[in-house]
Amino acid sequence: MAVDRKTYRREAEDKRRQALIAATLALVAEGGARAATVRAIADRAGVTAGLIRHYFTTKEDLVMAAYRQLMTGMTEDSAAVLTYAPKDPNARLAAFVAASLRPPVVDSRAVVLWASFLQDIRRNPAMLAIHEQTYLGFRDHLQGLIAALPSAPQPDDLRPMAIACNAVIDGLWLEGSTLPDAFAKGELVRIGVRSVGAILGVDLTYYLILSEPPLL
Amino acid sequence: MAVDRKTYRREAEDKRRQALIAATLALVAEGGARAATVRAIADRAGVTAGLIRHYFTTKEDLVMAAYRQLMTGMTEDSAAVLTYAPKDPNARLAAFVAASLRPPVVDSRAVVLWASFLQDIRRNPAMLAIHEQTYLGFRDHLQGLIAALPSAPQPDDLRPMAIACNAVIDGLWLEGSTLPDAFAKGELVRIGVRSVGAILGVDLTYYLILSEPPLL
DNA sequence: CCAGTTATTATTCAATTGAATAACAAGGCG
DNA sequence: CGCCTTGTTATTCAATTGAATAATAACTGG
Repeated sequence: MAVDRKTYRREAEDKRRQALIAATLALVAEGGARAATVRAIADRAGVTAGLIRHYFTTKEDLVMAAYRQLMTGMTEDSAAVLTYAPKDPNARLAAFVAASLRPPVVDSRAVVLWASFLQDIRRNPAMLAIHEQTYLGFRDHLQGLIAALPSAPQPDDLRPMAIACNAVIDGLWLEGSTLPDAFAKGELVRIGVRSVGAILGVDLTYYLILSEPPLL
Repeated sequence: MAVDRKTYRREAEDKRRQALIAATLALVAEGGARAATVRAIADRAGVTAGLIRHYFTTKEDLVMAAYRQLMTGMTEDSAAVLTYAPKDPNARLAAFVAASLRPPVVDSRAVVLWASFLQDIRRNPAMLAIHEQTYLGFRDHLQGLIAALPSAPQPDDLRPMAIACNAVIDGLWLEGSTLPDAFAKGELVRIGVRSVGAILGVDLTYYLILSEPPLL
């Protein structure tokens, strides 16, 4: 008996891979790691489960690709803020900090994704490498902005201060994302800019106004 | 045919519940959430899988109990530091910050546990409540220490500064736990105490020496 | 020491999961 | 138009999972 098959189109490899990765991230964000089963992923991507193995050797392979894309995307987003930022180093730093503490960087989706993948870091050396690279990349970026300040710290203080400022951002990002209702609108940004300024010995609150996105 | 059964002892309810909770935490810490199956938990606890349902209505029930114990334990640990801390408010604050950035608070086990449970927060209101209560409890504690300083901030600044100091601690805790090799011994403590001091406008580094654990 | 309660084990079940294999059809190329 | 490659679907498999039920042995109270 001839079964009627689902009609389909042959798509380019990139498109299919991307659809599968996007589906994986969406499912993990919505329901945690255990929601991302091969069937659910395929369903969300509009294909059948068997196709996953056609593009990725194993499911773990797909998950790693998704993690890599998530992390590189986040770092690229934070860097993009500086494209339209003013030239004044103080304003650039303030803009960078503020952008890291606003949506879309601060949102519960990102935290759940980040936390879900964190579990695999200890087991999977490749994923640990991605994690390390992303963290250090972000911190180096921040350190570069700090070094460009007119009141830049001593060379020996550069690293610890970058670590400290990074920690403030990470901590506020974490708390704002997991407890969205615990903070007033703009509160995280104000606290973050002020604290980074305090650590560096500069008052950045004035520059915050300059760094606001143009269309607001 | 009579099967030989495993010989066993009837234990007190508390002991069995505790063993099951401990096994759950150990497994999650080692292999993430998906390592904690009912069979693995029972095995680790030295019982058979069916017993879980005798003490917990469902597996989710057990996981929630484990989460509650983890979080209350962490807050109790941080509070315990102050038992032997000096009376000087500056030294007490320095001791509290330092204790939060040293093992056993900073370790990869705790982060993985924390991240694993984070996924359930959005789905399970009871777990969100535990999370919220723990975070606010820790922050209120910190805020109390800040308010006791001779150079305490203005009342309006108390909340934002507590949030900021908490964020520094959280961020450093996160980074130190996920990247143990990225920081030198004692580096996180130094950075944390110095940054909290900078945010509050007090130099706490001197008091750090006073607050060191007696037997070191 | 005996009987009854119940903590604990052993077994079973239905559902789900990741993976493997077989069948098919869409599109390219002659 | 017709073959041929291969992207895609459909089906199947073995393993695992959380839960439910039945069987049993360890204590307790008399």
